[in-house]
Amino acid sequence: MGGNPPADRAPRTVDGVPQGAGSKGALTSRAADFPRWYQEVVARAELAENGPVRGTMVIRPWGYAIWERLQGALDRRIKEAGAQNAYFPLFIPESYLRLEAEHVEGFSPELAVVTHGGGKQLDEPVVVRPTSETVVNSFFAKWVQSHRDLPLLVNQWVNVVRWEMRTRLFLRTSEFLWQEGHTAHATEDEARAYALRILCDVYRATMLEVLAVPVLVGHKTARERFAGAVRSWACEAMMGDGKALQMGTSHELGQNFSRAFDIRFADEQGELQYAWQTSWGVSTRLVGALVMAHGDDFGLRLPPALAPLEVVVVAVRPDGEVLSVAGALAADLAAAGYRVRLDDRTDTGFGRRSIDWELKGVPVRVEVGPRDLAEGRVTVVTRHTRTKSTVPLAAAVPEVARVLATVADDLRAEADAFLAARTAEVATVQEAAEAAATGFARVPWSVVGAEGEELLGAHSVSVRCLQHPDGSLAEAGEPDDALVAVVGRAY
RNA sequence: CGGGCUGUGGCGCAGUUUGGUUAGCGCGCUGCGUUCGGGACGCAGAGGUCCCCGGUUCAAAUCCGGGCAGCCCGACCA
Repeated sequence: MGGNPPADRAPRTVDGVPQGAGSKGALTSRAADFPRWYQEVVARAELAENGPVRGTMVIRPWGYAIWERLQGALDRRIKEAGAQNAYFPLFIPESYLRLEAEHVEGFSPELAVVTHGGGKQLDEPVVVRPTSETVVNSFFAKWVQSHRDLPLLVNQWVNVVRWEMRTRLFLRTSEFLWQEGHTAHATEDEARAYALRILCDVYRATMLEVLAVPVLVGHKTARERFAGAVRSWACEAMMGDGKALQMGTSHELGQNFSRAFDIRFADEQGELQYAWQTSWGVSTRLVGALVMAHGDDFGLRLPPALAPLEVVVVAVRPDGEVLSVAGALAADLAAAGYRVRLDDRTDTGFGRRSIDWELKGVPVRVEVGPRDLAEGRVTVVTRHTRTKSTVPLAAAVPEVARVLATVADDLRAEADAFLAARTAEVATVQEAAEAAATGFARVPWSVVGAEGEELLGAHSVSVRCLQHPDGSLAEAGEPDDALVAVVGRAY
């Protein structure tokens, strides 16, 4: 797109990810023929395109298949935490948002408002949900009568719209797909515990175990808190360029919304009490995070759990024996339970096909060609390390299994090491601002404070979260004084 | 919304300063042939409202005015 530097003005980055064009490897000369290939293939062409409305994206089938697998992993954990899926309306009466003062103040600037319906002007405008606290709670008010109705734990997988001033492909689009959970509890402690359970057991666990992306957890400062929340907790990850990305948030809403929407229940003594609430969400941004945290110069690198295909068997030549052996091997892999595809498009060059699968991030490729077969062997290529090994045909399935078992751990270890190397422990706001130029800085909150936060803002640096020096979460009611602020440049 | 940059076949761009008639190039695409173990080559083709509207002019991709959209930097955010 316009404004991007031309190919001869390296180095370039796309969404902060270095582009590989011409930088290394056997493909150097060819890669130079594909300016902006990383963005082209991974972010824009393979996963997203611009739509007619500014700042939107199309998620292509390969990207969506990744999202579906991630969604499945999240949904399973959400249900394990006791929440059930439901669906609430897309259109919200504008008046609903006004019921919670901070909430409306926070979201008003970015609302998409519908003023006409059926060819007529509406008596009251409706907004396209930017988040659903207000609609959900309008129903909670009816559903919650007794302490026996609590806790009420619901989740929905929907799209939301936020007319952001500035959008960024995949990381901040004006429409996005997410999961939002809403709960009501009888006590503050229970609500808090639930918000933390989602934060740690659902979000952090999925990020570490499924995305293989390490995250820091903590709570937001007043400045960064969700509009309407008492306390916002977050998982923060570091992208390949050292910038921070908020991967997920879980909010303690206190009684703010229950008072606004009159969600009251009779407790065991028969006294009417306002419910204590939480809300929490993660979005398709996580797929963007996957690209930016693990992608390399050759495209995506996917943990097998999220890879739409774990292994591709590539028939190198249109040779009868090659095709039949490749087909049989693909069948064996499928029988062994792997998501596998046979690539027998021998009318397309071998190099082209190799690179296609590499860009897509398929963790393992098995190449079957006449030379291999002459020796009774096949070539197994590991995507994330770009290494090849040659094994006897009979050992192909176990070799694939062996390689697949290493991928997520390797990616995770690499990301862990990167995060550690780019995180500095500092003592002053000035040092924190400097360190944040390349990564995260951890600095005592007592030396930052609201003033220091302002100062950091002048360097485009913000406090991502507050945590104990050992990285653990603050206790209930614990003051922030003894906590450490994790600061960085955020997406 | 402020500052900077850009908009030309599917993609990436040149051409715009100093208007000039058939708007070029690379990649991709189609056909044929030769190739084929890391983005092949030859030949022959197809494909364009030069972002939109208006103006100046004998003549506008090019100059002027106004829109719209995108990218980068801020303020705001999953």
